Amino acid sequence: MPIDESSLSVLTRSRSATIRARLLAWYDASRRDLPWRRDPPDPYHIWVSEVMLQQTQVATVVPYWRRFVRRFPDVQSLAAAPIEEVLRAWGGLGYYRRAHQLHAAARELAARGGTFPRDVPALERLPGIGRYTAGAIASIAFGRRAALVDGNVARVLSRAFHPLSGAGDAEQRADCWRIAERLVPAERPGDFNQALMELGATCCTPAAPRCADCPLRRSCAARRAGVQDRVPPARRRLAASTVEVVALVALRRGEVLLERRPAGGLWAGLWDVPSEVAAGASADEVRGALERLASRVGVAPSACRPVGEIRRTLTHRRLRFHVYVAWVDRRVRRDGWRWAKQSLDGIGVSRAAQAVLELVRRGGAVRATARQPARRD
DNA sequence: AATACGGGGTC
DNA sequence: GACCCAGTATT
Repeated sequence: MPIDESSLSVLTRSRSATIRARLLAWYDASRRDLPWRRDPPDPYHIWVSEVMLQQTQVATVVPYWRRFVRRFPDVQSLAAAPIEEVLRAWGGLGYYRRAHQLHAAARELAARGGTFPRDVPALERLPGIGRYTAGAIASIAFGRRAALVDGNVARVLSRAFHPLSGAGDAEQRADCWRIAERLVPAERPGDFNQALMELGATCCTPAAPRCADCPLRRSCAARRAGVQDRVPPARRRLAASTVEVVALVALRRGEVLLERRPAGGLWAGLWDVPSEVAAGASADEVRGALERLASRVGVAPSACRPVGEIRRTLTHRRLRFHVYVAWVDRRVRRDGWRWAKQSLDGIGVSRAAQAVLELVRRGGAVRATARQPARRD
């Protein structure tokens, strides 16, 4: 693809040099102390961190990353572990496909001796590694001159080089990649990329950017034009429709029935409280879902007592869980089922399942326990 | 080009 | 609530 001069004409050699120098100086003075930032960097540590950081904020990732690398200290230990263990470590973090892909990639790497690919094209061939993550690993772990653009970098560059030449969202993102490829220096490319991202995360924020603290304030076109608060434009989001879900917490002597979620789709491969999606929000439709669910679990619908509702909002849909609890007589064993302590003891489940179980612990279970003898005639 | 995919931070 | 986050893969 030819260089788009209209978007790059403002990127002179001297301006590039100034931006690099100011950014790196700022980074040296104020970079955060993150656990995967070691000297020299451990490629496995960087890889795990970058996958966890996909669409997930640093503060959320840090405790998960610590537990994960303690449990799986290297590619070999990750490859040797069953996916079940990996999902347990990932449980609650979200976007579980990342865990499946990380595991699959670890097995590919272990099968060819455990050495990491060092260049962007080879990295991109691994599952779960796209253009961004490949650039991050190549530059941060291996010191390659590779560019990257994430949400932070796109915001910083959109402002600094305002207006970009592209018309739509995708075109502007492409502009950012072109600028980033030009800007990234041969010396310290990893630090430069991290500086760009960290500037976006801590200074050049979506709302109310702290321009007074910004190392690029003198050369920021959006600030000069006074539009830094409106650039880039907010992405508009689909209004998520609500899905009604009936969940049944089946109890037996302090144990709870869990079901494994199917591969692919929401919460793929995680353990979950058995549930059924209702055809709609009407009482009849919710009732129908409860009947299907009770039949699947092997209890009478009349034995299922409502204990309350849980709402969860995901990116693309809202879920309302109608939570029921039932006591069962027999500890039925079945493929894809397991009986677990209500504390779960480290079984990987989603936050939604945690919330459902928490509701039962706090509300339903106490009452239901008191009633239990009466229900066992 | 649009959509699925979680969960939490922040205003 | 809206909007975003060190995105990727699929359709």
